Amino acid sequence: MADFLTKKEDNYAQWYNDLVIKADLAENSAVRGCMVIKPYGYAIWEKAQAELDKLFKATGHVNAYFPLFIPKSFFAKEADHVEGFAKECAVVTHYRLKNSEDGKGIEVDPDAKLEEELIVRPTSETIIWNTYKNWIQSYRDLPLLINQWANVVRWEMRTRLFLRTAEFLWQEGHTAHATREEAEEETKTIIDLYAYFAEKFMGIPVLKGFKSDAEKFAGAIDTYAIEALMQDGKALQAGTSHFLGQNFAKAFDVQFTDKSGKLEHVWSTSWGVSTRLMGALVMAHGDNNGLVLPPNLAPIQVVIVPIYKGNSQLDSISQTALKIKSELEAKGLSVKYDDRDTHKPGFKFAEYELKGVPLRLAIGPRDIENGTIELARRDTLSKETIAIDKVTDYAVKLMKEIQENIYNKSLQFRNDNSYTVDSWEEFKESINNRGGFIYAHWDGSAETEERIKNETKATIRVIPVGNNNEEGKCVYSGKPSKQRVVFAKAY
RNA sequence: CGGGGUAUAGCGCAGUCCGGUUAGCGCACCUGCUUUGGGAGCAGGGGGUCGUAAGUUCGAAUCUUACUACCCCGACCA
Repeated sequence: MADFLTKKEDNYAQWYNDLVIKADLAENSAVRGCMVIKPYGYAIWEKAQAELDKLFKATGHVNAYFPLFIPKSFFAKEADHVEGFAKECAVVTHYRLKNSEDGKGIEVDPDAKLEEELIVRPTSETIIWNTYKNWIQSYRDLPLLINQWANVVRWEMRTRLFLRTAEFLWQEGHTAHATREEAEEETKTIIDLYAYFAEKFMGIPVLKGFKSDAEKFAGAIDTYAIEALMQDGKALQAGTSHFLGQNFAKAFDVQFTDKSGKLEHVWSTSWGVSTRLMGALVMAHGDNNGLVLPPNLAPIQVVIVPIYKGNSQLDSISQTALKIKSELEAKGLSVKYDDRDTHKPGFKFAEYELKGVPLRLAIGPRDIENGTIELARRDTLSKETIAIDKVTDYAVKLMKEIQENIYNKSLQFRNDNSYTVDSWEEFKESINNRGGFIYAHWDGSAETEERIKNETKATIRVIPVGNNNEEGKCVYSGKPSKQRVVFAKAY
């Protein structure tokens, strides 16, 4: 057993921290609040990136890159936007260092002060809209569908690996459209795409919906989000898609001539997912033995471990193992054959469980003799021995099965931890004792939302979209409500 | 920013109260032999400006002062 990992039940937060570090995903760096993403963690991110990128391109988007630095004056142009981000911006004020007077080091050269200070981007709307202004003149230039993969900086007070760091990696899409309807459509297309990605690739079911005014993006008209439920009963926002109306177009004076010759401001959207998804992956599926990775995002889908005494045994086992490896690879699986002689099989078993490899194969002398091979599933921790000539097809089938099982398990968990609540007493008790998603009526006012937050720490995660027109009374104020919204404590 | 805490080998810690040979333990690391179907055993070995600076003292990891960094709890947030 992995008794060097804190148990999930004992201390969930500690379990998470341990796991991220011990599974080699990331570690804290010498820079406060900034993490180093290690090769194994980065490999998972790269797979996620590749899949998302395909989805973006399949929906007509292209990639580009905008600067890390944003002139301070750009930032001030959209009032809500500045207000939302002002408190967490890193600012570049100088462009040169010099040897200090006492000769003992270097210091900022006071003579090298920038004329205009630069903000390290916390998000890129302002620099992008300043640029789009020059790109858009006519309806013929629209829509403009651009994404960028980038790092951003938000100076957070308290940080946690992947979940909240001062610098993080993400993608941010920024689109411009001729009509409101088209921009709204784009916003929905993307949130659907995010939900599809979360469910199909990450194996995490998500709730889709609007954010309340208090929770939405600074500068947006509407924010859609996908919310996932972690195993400790807290919600995690996994992606957002914003309908920005004409806010940024007006702030940056981006106008186009429509077909009738009239000058109009463009309609826009922005949307993003970040390395925070890595945290979701850990917390949604991990167990006390370590990570559990969905096959669709696992850098190693199958690992083969030889069991042997002496070099001659290893040679004959390796022959078989390498043959299986290439057969599996021919079927499109990524396979690692771990023939390191410096570690014993037991060590390797534990290590690949810690790292969440979906399927482990073991071959020893007994198997060679019997024409068999041992399979161990990471998701169920079950083992079985099958005929060696059946292993390729079976492994391919298992990838699908494991992917589905992981998703279904998460879905089951979410269903078991979703509650419909109609009284304030029950609401408080539910939030405090069992966490999870709470479906309750809300009167729609910011005051009520704020009070609920102050009294319970629960926030409105999403206002579900569509077919939810059940009327009722606000769980807090008793005032009339048009539909239930989803409350939870959140990361 | 408020409140609390910590700083000794790559990591985790003991030693500090009550100053006194060569600063110690576990893990990790290196070498050798034996091992290999669930984190191997034995033997040997390497690694330290005790956070930084000043002070007290014959003598400081240990006492004093200042500084710095990090962690936890709050307020703020993807």
